[in-house]
Amino acid sequence: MAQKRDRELTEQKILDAVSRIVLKEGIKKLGVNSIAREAGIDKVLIYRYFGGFAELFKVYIKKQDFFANLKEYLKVDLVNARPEEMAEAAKKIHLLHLNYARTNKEFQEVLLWELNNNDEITEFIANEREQIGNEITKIFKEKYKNTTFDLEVISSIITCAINHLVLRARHVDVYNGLDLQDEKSWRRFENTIEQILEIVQNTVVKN
Amino acid sequence: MAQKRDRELTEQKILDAVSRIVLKEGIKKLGVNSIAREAGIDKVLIYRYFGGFAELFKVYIKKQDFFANLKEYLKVDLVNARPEEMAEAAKKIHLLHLNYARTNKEFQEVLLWELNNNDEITEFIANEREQIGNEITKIFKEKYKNTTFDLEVISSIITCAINHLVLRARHVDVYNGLDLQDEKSWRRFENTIEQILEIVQNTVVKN
DNA sequence: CTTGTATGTAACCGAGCGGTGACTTATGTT
DNA sequence: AACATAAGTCACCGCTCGGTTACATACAAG
Repeated sequence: MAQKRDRELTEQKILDAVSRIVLKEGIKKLGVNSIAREAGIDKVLIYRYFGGFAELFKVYIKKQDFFANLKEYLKVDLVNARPEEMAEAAKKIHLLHLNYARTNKEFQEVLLWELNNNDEITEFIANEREQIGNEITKIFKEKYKNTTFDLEVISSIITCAINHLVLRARHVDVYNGLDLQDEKSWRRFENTIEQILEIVQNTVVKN
Repeated sequence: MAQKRDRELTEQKILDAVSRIVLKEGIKKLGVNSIAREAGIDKVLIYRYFGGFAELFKVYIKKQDFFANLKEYLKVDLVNARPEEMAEAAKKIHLLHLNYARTNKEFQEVLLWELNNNDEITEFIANEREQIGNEITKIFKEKYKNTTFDLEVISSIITCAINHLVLRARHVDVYNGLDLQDEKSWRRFENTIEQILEIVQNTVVKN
């Protein structure tokens, strides 16, 4: 009657259960009891194998590489882009971000969880985010030397707006008159983001 | 030893306790036990006077009029503004919003709580917000008839960015290279918001 | 074959939660 | 003065939580 003994498998079952709960019910529903229940194992194993919930959660978070595709794109396209193409590159990055945020529920959950919590794990994620953000900003600043715009602020406004709107869209149908259930509204967002970035581009050309 | 009997006073003590907890520990710490403890009354009175926690919370939320100053400004200045002054009016509104969001912790708590929950109260707040937002947008659209910009989207981007950044600043010191503890960074945000709104203004003049 | 250890199982603990029932007593009405 | 009502007090319930202890046993090393 006793289960086959396989620590690796059990650890995997636990981690899978974490993912499943996050997707189905959100990070806030995570707990040592709920995870054990979902994984079909005894919670004492979470303590034995991970040290406790906090450590398990840290492992889960670190396994996710939320910025993997951004990093990939960064290395391939961005560094090679000519200054005239930077608006295109910036568009691509932000639209990538928007699409990623909208479609990846785990990302949304982490985003929301970061706003609610303040511990070493949120700090870890924030640092990771900063790192990739700084890399991108650095490239842009090099190629956009004499713009009249505040590049960090522009991209911060866009990314913040995307994040907030995506989180809002989870519970609210209409924001500021925009139907968030309608793809057309999101096209409008994309278009306006592009418009703003083109204006930035133009000021560079003029100078 | 028994307390003076004064239902009104007790109800006020309860509501005050709610405010105090929200300010000190956040909305998520609200509960029938914690409120009774903070108010120095027995929790059964919460059930008797308000019907339960949900109803009490609804009373608390409805008592807050988060958009009072915006509404006030709307009626006084905005409707009388000439088209050429609309950029100034828009700046004022968004800077008012930014300042309000940054300084009012109860507002931040509600904002965050809205992102986490989805019930009739969040719906109520969302509707209230929509109402004031639509009024503003309506005025702008009337006076900015032939802009090439998507006004709802522009203002949505700005308000979303403000909200998200304010919530982030609670736990994170630096965002996208910007030191959120430094007032200078916020000035840069304000300036960029103004810059964007001026561009919108200019396209109108040109047409 | 024996034995130590790691794996898995199950029962238990204290604390906090939301919620209820029973009791005392102050207060205004008659 | 007698009384009904409602304000306030207290003890209790069932539940879930995070965390621990005690125990049975599969398995590999000796």
